[in-house]
Amino acid sequence: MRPEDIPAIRGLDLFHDMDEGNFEDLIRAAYVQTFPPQVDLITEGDHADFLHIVFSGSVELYARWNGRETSMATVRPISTFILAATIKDAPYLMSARTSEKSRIIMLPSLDVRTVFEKDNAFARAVVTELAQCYRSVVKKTKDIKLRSSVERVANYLLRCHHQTGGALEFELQIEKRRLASLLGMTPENLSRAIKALRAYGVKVDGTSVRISDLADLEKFAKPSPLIDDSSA
Amino acid sequence: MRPEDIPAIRGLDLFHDMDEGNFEDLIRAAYVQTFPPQVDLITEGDHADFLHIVFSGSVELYARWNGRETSMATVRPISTFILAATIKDAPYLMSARTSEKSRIIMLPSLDVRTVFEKDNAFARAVVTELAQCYRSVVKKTKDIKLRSSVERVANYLLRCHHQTGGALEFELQIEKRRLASLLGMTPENLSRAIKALRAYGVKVDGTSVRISDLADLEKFAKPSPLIDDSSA
DNA sequence: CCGGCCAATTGACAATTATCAAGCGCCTTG
DNA sequence: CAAGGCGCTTGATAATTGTCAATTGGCCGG
Repeated sequence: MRPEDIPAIRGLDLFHDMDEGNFEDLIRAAYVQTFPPQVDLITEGDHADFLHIVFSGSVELYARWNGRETSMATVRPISTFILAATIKDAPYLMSARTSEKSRIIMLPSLDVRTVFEKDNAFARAVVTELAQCYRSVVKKTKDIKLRSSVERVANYLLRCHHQTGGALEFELQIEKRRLASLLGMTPENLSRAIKALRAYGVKVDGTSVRISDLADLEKFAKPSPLIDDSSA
Repeated sequence: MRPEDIPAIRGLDLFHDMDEGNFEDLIRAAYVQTFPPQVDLITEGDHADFLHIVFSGSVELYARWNGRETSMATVRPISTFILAATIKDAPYLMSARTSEKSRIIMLPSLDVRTVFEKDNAFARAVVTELAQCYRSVVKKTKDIKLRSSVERVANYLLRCHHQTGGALEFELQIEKRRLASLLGMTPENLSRAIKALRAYGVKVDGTSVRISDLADLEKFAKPSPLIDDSSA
């Protein structure tokens, strides 16, 4: 652990209000490691031995069944993942692997649960974080069940547009094959969906996206805060 | 509120360990009402004014977008719903309506949050409940993204089989049209999926289901605890 | 600088799923 | 008991999505 890392962790909502002594206990027990890309950090079904924090790089959460695989989420710095399994002392429901070279901090689940038991501010912060995660997954489920693949892509692009502060040109921060999986479709289907969005003024070249007619795209995509707003 | 209701509520994991005084505060603020079937209790987007508890009957959680509607979950007694929105003081992401005649207890969100702030045992119980909800939605997402419609139906029936304590004959506890929506398919498609499962020894007549060759069905359905186990 | 690799794209085709329309059967109600 | 309504089923067809194969094009290592 580098000395400059500690305030950054402390700054996370999850740890911000907890007792200083408890925080130090957690930090003392932590492991820090830098992983190359495409390294498996955890495997679904395994026991949740660590709460992970992505410090740099990015991590993909994915799941498998019967030889198939689907991407569930991408975790970017600085945030934690698989908090629920850690707290519940349950097996991971998702696997995780680095998408790029990443620095990961690992807090032993045992220590996290110990602090959770005695630190009330931390316990409440866990609630907020879990509620956020829960609502986020509910929104994803609505996205998948209520929208066609082209509609999902259109709304994904609009979300990128907002996350970049309203830019009409931006870069995709994710490989297309992974985006396809995240949105519940095949890479081929994503390609065709992107092509279909040309009719609404969307131009995609490689990773760069340009929205030439925002109103037209929104008219088609019909974004809803109850699905697409990441904060609400 | 009937006097005999109170111990039943107290028995819920969510309220079991909380301070008696705080519990009484919550109960005093509560409303109880019996609703006929098909009554809308809450509408997505509305502000979360109440935490609801289903006491008898059943409640369907559903979501709409762009004129389409999908069933998200069925809540059966005795359990709460939309805890995350209440705690976060955020808009509901789902609507809720009674499926049958139901007794509903409503705790004002304001009171719930007040008790949440001062009762540490309650705060921790909320964590457990939210972690459970979160993991449950993750499993549903995996079910939808990784399985075909026939596979989803097969695994649904196996889950019913387990929930009834291993019975090979049981009744569907849900209308087929609603089951179809829950599983992310049309009623027509569900009909055909059920027919396709005859090949694996499943006989469905109306609401009654008989599994004649469990091994064969499992071989096809390939149930996984990381998707189908409601407790894990 | 070249060669090879791999992601992305494209086309042709297949499978899955949805839609539309009609009919059946059960349940309720007058 | 008859009539009507509604949910379920079935068939025909259409739309969507996935699969397979081939090609393109950018990037990296030799």
